[in-house]
Amino acid sequence: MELLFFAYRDFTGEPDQILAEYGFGRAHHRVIYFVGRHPAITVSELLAILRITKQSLSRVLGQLVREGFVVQRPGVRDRRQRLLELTEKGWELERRLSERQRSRIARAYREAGVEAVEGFRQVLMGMIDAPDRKRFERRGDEKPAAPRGRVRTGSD
Amino acid sequence: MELLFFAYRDFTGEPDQILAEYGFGRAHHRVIYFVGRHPAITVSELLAILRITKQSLSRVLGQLVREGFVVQRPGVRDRRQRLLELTEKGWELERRLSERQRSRIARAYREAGVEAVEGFRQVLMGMIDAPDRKRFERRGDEKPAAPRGRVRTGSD
DNA sequence: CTCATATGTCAACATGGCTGACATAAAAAC
DNA sequence: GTTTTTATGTCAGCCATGTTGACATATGAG
Repeated sequence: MELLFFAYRDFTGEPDQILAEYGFGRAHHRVIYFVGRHPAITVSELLAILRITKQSLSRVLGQLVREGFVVQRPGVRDRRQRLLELTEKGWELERRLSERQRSRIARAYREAGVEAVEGFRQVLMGMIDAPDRKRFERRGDEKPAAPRGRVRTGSD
Repeated sequence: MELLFFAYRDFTGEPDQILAEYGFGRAHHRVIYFVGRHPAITVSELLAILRITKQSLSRVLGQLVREGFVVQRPGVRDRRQRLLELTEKGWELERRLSERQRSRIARAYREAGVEAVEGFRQVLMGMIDAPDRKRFERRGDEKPAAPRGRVRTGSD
């Protein structure tokens, strides 16, 4: 538990300086990150991932949209949805932020070896509550952000 | 990175209900946890671990002391220091809080196997900035909270 | 047509970070 | 023995990001 605390502290501590340049905080980072990972994600899906209220999200998301890091477009099947995507400006920031974190993880992987990495992933997976584990199924590789509630058929 | 986010989210999300009973938040949890792990820890050491300012710490630590979860006693070698320890009441809360987190980790370890656990630890270690890694050296097992700055000789 | 859903917004409040200024006691340095 | 540094505490105010509750709008579904 202590290891996990320190690893997460150092992992998340890094991007803060960059974010500060933009007047952003960690909440913005999370949004940028997950929109980058799941282009065309809906607001509800993002809320379910972050486990925060829509009011909290809308504060940071609103800023990101107004300042041109994220765009919203209506869903095609359901025009109530606002599908979120990074703009080129958004992608630039995403890359700047992730760069250091990726290299930190790359370093850890290099030091620990391939086997250790597999163990690392397995244990992390075991710590996640069952409903969210399916996001990480690596066979098939269907889009990992979507499935919630009723499962859709292929024709949907 | 995504795995890590979800694992940490679910790991830290759990104790919040318990904390709410006491009118505490996650900051109190961290203090309780680290004082429990490192009895007689000094305020400076705790600050270095948590990476927050003394003003932020004093808010939560003050509450914990006033409400009888933590006691402070002057250091013997250096009477300016306030060494922190959990009271029996503090230990009770610590146990309640850690119980669920421990069983979550135990479950993950069980599912993943011994080898995976070793890999997990190695990768986490690799993610931690070098200065703090020495806390986790498992040979020798000297007290892991103390060493900072000039190293003291045995006679000190 | 009616109801449920996806989203947005306003207002108020709590937690837990931060900076800056200042205070005290004890250790360390000269 | 005086001076300086260190460990800690405290007051005041600000900011980021979480919360709840109430209400509005557009669209999908029955």
